[in-house]
Amino acid sequence: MPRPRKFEEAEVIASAGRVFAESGYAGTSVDDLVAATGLGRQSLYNAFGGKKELFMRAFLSDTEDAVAAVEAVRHGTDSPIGRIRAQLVKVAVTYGSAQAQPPLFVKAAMELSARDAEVQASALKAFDDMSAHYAACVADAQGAGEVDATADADALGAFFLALIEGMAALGGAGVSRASLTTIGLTSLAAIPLTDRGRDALETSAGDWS
Amino acid sequence: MPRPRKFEEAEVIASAGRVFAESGYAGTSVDDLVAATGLGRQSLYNAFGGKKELFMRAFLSDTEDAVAAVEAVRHGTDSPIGRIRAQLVKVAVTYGSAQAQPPLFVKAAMELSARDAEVQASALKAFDDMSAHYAACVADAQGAGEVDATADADALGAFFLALIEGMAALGGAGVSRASLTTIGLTSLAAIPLTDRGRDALETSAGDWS
DNA sequence: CAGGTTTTTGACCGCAGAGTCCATAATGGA
DNA sequence: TCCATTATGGACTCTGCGGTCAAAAACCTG
Repeated sequence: MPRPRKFEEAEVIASAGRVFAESGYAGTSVDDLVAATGLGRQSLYNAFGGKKELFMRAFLSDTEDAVAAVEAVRHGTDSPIGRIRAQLVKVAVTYGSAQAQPPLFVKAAMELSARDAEVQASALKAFDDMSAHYAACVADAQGAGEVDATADADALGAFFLALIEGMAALGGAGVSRASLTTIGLTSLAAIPLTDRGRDALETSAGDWS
Repeated sequence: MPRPRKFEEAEVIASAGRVFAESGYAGTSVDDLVAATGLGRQSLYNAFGGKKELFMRAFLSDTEDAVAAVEAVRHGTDSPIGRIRAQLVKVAVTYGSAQAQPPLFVKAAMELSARDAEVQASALKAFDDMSAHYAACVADAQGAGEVDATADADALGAFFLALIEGMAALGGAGVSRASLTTIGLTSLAAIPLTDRGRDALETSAGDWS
């Protein structure tokens, strides 16, 4: 009965997210969103409610994706310790490209956490979840005998989270991919490896350049 | 001959910086600045030129302060490795308080680097300098025989920079002081200490809670 | 005390921002 | 075929923004 929509909600949210990631929340106008999404002004208000609501949709969506991406690290085919290193390198490559933006959820958390309780709560929860997933990666490596069993996996998880957020911040400011890669690989030294862990790292040494 | 000013430039820049740090560049209105600084609108334009110019003054000033603060780490009275740990703890305490903001220069770099070449260049240079200062701290520790002489001081300097920026980001989003302290102390494990270095760390263990 | 110079004050301007209204188009079912 | 319902486009409102103007006030020097 009703006239059908001409757009896909997910696509609209994705392109809106790109704009917000580039210009920030306050720096993005509704006209920017209209231009980026291709929707008409009124359609945008009908479907999402307004600038703030559309932003929250994009922000929450990006947050979920970011957490899921960290969780996915556990399901790789490498050895556990190799997966951790691969993730560090991947982060360096992703955030180290010349025109890379920090992810929306990091930028938005920094812009709005102080002012908006909902943004702050979501960011905190995401950080918590990501930290737990990194900790689980370390625990996996302990289970595989690659990391000293007495190491504090939770502390290392939080440590990697902070380091990776820092890499995102530096990358967004223009720090080179090579520097970020060095940073990521240097951080591996914070993990107390066993002999087997050292072996696993050497054998699975990848070929990034 | 001329009527004297009623304000101190440095104070105005400092309070403007606080506002920008809290609300971001785009999220701050000139009226906010007028309210925060106590100056009249026109006085502000006379003395600084406009919103953008005042922002740049605050941004550059905060950047210089931040770099100087890192440089100051080298001039402590602790052992070199103790100074590094003290800095990590200090960062955790500073950025881990409940209502702490990330420093202006970090927030601004993330908000504007992609759009403003001058901001990006300043941020990059500041990151470079800070990285070098951290590297010098590590080199000092090597000179004191506390750190393995074969360690890559530059890589460790960049590593600490990224970690500390990450801690600032997490702290701004509301991560607790205790978590940040754990993160900072965990990161120390990335430094290959000598026996003397381990001793120095144990002897100078402070009493933070 | 008078003159010249700068700061201050507060009203003002044009414009871009977010959000709304309304007339029109498109659909699937009765 | 028409109708109920939703989507759409564009014109519209109104508030708040960055920035400017001109008159008044404050100061130092001579």
